[in-house]
Amino acid sequence: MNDIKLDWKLKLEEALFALALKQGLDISRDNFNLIVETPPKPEMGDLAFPLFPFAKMFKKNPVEIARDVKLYINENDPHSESSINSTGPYLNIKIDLSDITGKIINDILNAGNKYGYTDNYTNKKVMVEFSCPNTNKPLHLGHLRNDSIGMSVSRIMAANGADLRKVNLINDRGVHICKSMLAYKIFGDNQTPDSAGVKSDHFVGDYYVKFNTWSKEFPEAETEARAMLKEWDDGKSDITELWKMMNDWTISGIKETYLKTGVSFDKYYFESKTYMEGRAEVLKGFDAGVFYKEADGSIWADLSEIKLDKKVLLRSDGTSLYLTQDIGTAIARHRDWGFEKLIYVVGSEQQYHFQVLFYILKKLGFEWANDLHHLSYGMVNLPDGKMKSREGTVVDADDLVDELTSIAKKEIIAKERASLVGDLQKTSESVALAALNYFLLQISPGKDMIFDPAESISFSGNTGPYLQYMGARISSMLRKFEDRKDEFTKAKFNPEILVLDQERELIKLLLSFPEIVSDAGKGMNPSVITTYLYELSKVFSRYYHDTSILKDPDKDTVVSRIYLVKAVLQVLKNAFYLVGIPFLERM
RNA sequence: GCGUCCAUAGCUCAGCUGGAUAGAGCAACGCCCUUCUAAGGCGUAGGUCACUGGUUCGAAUCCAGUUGGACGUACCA
Repeated sequence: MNDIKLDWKLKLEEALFALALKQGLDISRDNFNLIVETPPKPEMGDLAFPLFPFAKMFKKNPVEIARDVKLYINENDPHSESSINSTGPYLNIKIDLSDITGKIINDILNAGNKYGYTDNYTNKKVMVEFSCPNTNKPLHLGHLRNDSIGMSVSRIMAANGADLRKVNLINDRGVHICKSMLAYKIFGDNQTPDSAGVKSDHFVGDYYVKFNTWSKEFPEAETEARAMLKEWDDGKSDITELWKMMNDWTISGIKETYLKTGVSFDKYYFESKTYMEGRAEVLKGFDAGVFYKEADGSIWADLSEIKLDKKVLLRSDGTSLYLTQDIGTAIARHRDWGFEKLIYVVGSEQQYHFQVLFYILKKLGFEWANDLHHLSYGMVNLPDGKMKSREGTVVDADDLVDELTSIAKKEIIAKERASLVGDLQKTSESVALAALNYFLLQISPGKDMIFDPAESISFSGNTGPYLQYMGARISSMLRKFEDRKDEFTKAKFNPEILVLDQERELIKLLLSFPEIVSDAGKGMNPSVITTYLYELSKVFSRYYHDTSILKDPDKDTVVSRIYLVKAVLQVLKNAFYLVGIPFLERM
């Protein structure tokens, strides 16, 4: 598609240039740069070139210029004559698809699940950090958005050729961890997740909630938690044991959720192991004069250069902070695996943190600090207000996925398809995931969003299940075709048959998929893919509705359309993968 | 106070580096199942793109200001 655009752009620019010379204008070829657009309606053409910018140069109405260019092309390039149209101040081009339809469909079917891939990041190491849960409670809705974006961006970058590594940094250290430990020590009564019959991360999370209610009555709870952190730091063995046990419970529970939601990592980092990393680097920076020391011995960074205040990096007692740790982890990671790009998928509330982090790394002389990127995503709110994890108003990730699954199941049963889908439970889970991921990824990452549970589980309209349903209908059609294969042994794929408007629309969409993947990669924005998916499905739905494919009396027509349908399905599948929509043969 | 982001239909959101009449879905109201899965298709209605000014042939889009909101802001993560 890009080549075609470029060809036309050059052809028209040359024509304009030639007209300028003819008019006696002394202007270099460099000034002729056309903008390519898509006309508002398909019947107007496939490409549009606005001519307004040339009005001044030619001292002519752009409408006239458009007419002149068309005349010029008619005279000098009769082959192109039929595809060009001057519509007011625009030159509209109708692309001749007859030559490329066969090629594009074959390309798609040959490339299979690699169709659409680009080499924008080939041989580039890209690391994506996401999820990063605390080990004092289970995952909630905010994590689901984080995970959705992290997985999707990773796949999109990989589809753009990147050598990709997904990493997760587990926050398993700090006073918040002590809170659930302390509550367990007091109220736990030696229970275990097994004995209580509770999923292990929820088991730990319940004690975190318990701590917070308890600390409202007994303010000294906070002090006790802090004292526990000190003991833990000092290596007191019973606390280390308790931590190991509870930490394992949480992590194994969280990993179950990852499995269920299709989230995976190439490497886990643990803060309990990496938190010392930053200290030495900060001290080195102090020796090099990058940082300064206050009278109480704390070490600071001066941020006035980027119009911020100042930031403490080592406390007066010499212990490190979140920022210090992140400095260390970044350096360690670059040493381990020299990435060309590191994407941190972290909430927008940490925008300041990353601004400071990147600045400090630059000041420390690491040139690769320019390759760090904070992919910030907005808060997820409920229709009736805010989520607060301490007050238990969060939407729990497991609960949400389970709820979506059970609604999907009910829906399948209500449609009397339970016996037709194969494994009902698995199908329901896939539908739930499609609903969830599509809902979360549809919205541009940077924006805050309102998550309406009722709306997300509604399966009509612009939703994940709608897209899945397209895939399932196509699959069903292809099975029916396979059953009748013998009737078509002599029929041939003839791209010239595919001339309906909707077929043209589909082919253009298929053609543009690589550009979509590229745009999504450049912008690190999965919503580019979701928008495309809906567009493709919508056009296909209409086609499916209006045109009989298997029932056409002409065998060549059936086969040719089946080729097109197969190509659509392939692109659908490839795009599904990029945004975490499970493909279903039947639903 | 300062910093970052945001404001588009009743609701939830698209709108690419400025370009033709601002688009979807939901909700509302109609039409279409002896026809490849109706989880579908088609249609009607719904907008001063927060406000004001500027740049431009042209602004939802860029700039400035105003209003409203979210988040952050010197020893939590």
